[in-house]
Amino acid sequence: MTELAPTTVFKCLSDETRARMALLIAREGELCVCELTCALDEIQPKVSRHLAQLRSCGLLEDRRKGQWVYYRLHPHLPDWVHQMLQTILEANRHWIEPNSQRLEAMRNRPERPPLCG
Amino acid sequence: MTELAPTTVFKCLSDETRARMALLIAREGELCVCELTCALDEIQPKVSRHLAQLRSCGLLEDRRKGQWVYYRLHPHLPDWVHQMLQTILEANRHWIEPNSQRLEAMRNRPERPPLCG
DNA sequence: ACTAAACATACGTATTTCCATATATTCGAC
DNA sequence: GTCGAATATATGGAAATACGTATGTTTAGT
Repeated sequence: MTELAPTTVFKCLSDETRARMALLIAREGELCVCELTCALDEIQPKVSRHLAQLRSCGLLEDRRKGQWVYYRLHPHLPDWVHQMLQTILEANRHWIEPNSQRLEAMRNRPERPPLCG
Repeated sequence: MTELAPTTVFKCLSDETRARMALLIAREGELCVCELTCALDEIQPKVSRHLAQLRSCGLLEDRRKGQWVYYRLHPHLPDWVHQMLQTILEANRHWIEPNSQRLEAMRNRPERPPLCG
């Protein structure tokens, strides 16, 4: 992790699509591209493009499992970023609620092992 | 305050000039335009323009006192924004250190009553 | 009333960011 | 090896942002 300046983080989260994805992931632990595409009701290339940005600035990490690619918060994220996301998440659940609901309602979500650790 | 969505806040802070100013103000309580201009080593119109943005999105409030205009965090800011700024500030003092130092070194800073309350 | 300081805004331009569409890649099933 | 699903990237254009310079406004001092 190359120091991750405050501005870098803000720039990442300044786009609505990216902000919603980051918060959803912070909330759910791990989500794959098709789940995010459904939750946000956006086209896949758009979702992928924004995920790539979140990854390349160090906020997210990706992991391929079969045909799916799962994204989660980068494990080496500085503490203040974690705290920040947590604070925002708690105070703005209502804001991502529509996305959470679409996610819940999604059928054929890929299986995944429970997050242990 | 019109609800202040997460994205709005991030957009405001996604510019380096605005982020530095917001953190400096969060740290110092209240600063006038000429102090910020000096601390950031930028030209005045640039500083004013960015302050106007921070004000119009609800992050800052301004107060004129004689020839000076002082900016401070908006008093009705939601809690999570305060917490967020505090978290960021604590973990990134080194990042605004150059600006703090230029501020300290500034001569002829306008007088102001101590912040009571 | 005149001047200078502090601050705000308007304007034209350069840069950045975002988007949709098309296309490439990777993987599992057969 | 073919096919379809999941994902990534490339490309060209549209829209939003940021910038510097010039100028306007307000205030204090004389």
